[in-house]
Parts: sequence; C-alpha cells; structure tokens
Amino acid sequence: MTIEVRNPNILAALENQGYRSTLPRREIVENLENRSDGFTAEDLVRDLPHIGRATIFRTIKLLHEAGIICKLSLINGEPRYSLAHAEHHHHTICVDCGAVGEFHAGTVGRVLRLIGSEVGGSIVGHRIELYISCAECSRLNRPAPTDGHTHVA
Amino acid sequence: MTIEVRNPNILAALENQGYRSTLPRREIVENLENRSDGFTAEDLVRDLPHIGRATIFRTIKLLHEAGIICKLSLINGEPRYSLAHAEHHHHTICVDCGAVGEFHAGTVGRVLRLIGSEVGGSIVGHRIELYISCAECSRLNRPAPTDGHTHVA
DNA sequence: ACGTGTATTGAGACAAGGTATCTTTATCTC
DNA sequence: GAGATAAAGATACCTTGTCTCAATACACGT
Repeated sequence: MTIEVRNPNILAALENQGYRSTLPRREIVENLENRSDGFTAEDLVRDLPHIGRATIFRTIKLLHEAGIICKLSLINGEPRYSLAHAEHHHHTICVDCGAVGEFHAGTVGRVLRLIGSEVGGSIVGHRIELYISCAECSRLNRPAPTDGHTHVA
Repeated sequence: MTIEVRNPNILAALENQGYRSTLPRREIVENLENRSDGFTAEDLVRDLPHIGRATIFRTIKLLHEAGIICKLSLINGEPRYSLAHAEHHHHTICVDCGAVGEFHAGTVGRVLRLIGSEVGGSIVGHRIELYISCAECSRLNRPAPTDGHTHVA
C-alpha cells in the first residue's frame, strides 16, 4: 500500500528525530495535510476509523512536539489543531466560522521582551490568540458581534 | 448560618445581574477569595464537599462570565482560575511553581490594534498568557529551563 | 532475503474537566 | 407567609486525552 504524501519533509523530520515511518503515521500526515486549519483530533479519528484512537492522539502529540502542528484553543477553550506553515507565528480564529489564520508580528516579540524585563524571572513561552469575526462573517452577521474587545485570559 | 464574605461586591455584582444570593454561592465566593491565584475547580470541590460538583462548576462559569474570575491555562493546557483583581490585564504563569501574576500593558493594546488593521475582519477577543520561570524558581532551579522562547500557540 | 530487537499499534479501561437532566429545595417578591 | 421560579444535588453522560499490555511491524545487520 502506497500513500501519497504531499510533503515528505514532515515524515523526514520525524525520522531525523529517530521515529519510525509507519503506515498509520503516513496516513495521518496525509490526512491532515489535506485538511483546512482548525481541525480536531476527532476529525482524524472519524476519517481514519481503521487507525486506533490512541495512535491518532499519540501521533498528534508527536507532531505537536516536533513543531509540525500547532495546538490552539477556541474562545471557549476547545482545542483545535493546524499545520505550522511558518517558523514563528500566532493565530487568528474566527469565532463565527472557526477559520484559522496566521499572523507574524515582530512587534509582538518586542512587546514581550519589554514585559519580560518588568515581570521578574525569565519568559519561557507564551500563548497569543486573537479571536476575530473574519471579513466574510462580519459582513454576513452583525457588524460588531460584541463590545469589540473581550479578553479571555 | 452566616458566611464572612471579604468582598461583598462580588455577590452584589451577581445580584445586580439578576442572580440570587444563595448559600452555596456565598460559600464558594468566600472560599476562592481566601485562595491564592491559580486554583483549580477540583480544589473547590475538595474544599466544599457538601456542595455538589455541578454547582461548583456552574458557579465558576457564572463568575467567569461576570468577569469576576479569569480562566487561564498552564503551558500544557490544564485549566486554572484566578480572581480578576483589575480591569484589564493578562497573566504570567510560572511553569515551575504555578504562581500566577498579572501584568497590564498598554503597549499590548496598541500592538493588537495594529495587527487588527492588517488581519481583516474585527477583533472580538484575545488570549495572552506568558509562561515564565518566576524570580524565585529561576534562582533555585537551573537558570534557563528551555531555550528561553517556546511558543505554544 | 531473513531473523531479531525494539518501537509502535490497537483495544479498551481509565482519568480530568465539565455539561445535561431531572427532581427537590431555597430564594425572592408580593 | 404563599407562590412562582431560580438554583441545588445526584447522577449519568460527554469530550479530550492518557495508560496498559499483548500483538504487530519496522529497521537493521547479516
């Protein structure tokens, strides 16, 4: 059985880290490459019923740790996954349609460094997510879904 | 039975929003006021065994929606709660000891507006969490737990 | 090509965190 | 107080994962 993997770099990256290239992993990688960002683990479980639940979650974890996919959370905390298309970035998530976007902001880095110097201790990581109503949704729905500024963390 | 509530404003705030002031709610509010930030729902469940699990979670949700407590996540996604001590702020969470801090950064707002103008659509909320090794922990443990910059979202 | 050691899988139990349902109880308002 | 109704308690259930452990499949050396 041969699986068409659009981007062999992902599997190569895993092999370089000492992981085996197995059929389930190839199938999972292929599946999520053909998927739009913001998918759930259950999406994969549903799409690949012949692969065990545990294997799906194990592989997701592996890919996440390898930096190949990102784990993000909706405004209510539900987890979603997306391919990491670029080195360092953050996500916009549409609260209406769930569409996931990326943004790269050098300014964010500068702000974080600034805050880090005031905070005491050392910054080891961060989580930044922007909840939006995307261009399309804000045209279709009401123009201003909330007060325009709800922070969740 | 009388419960000493350090800050009656919390219950008043709920009453103003049309909620009843019940004994379980008073007990929960009192309990979490005497608690350091970064507590879990299970902490409350354990501390108030005579109050039903569902009631604890319902009340937490209520207080969260009312903006009285914040829900935040550790670097691994585990949920934690903290009292909202100030109007608008974000959190630092120590990855070693779990201590929660707050920071207020006007700069962040400016950055977000800047990004918002590039992103298309309208920003309706955001999540910003800074994972740190706090001053104390970074003195006791190794000085640089990771590469110094791990982003999780 | 063929064993062999070991990583990986699958099945299913278990766990954390939370929600839904439904009956009973407690509040608020008059 | 009495009555309407919000809220509580008990418990079942759900979602998102993780753990265990026997069976399987890779990768490597020969």
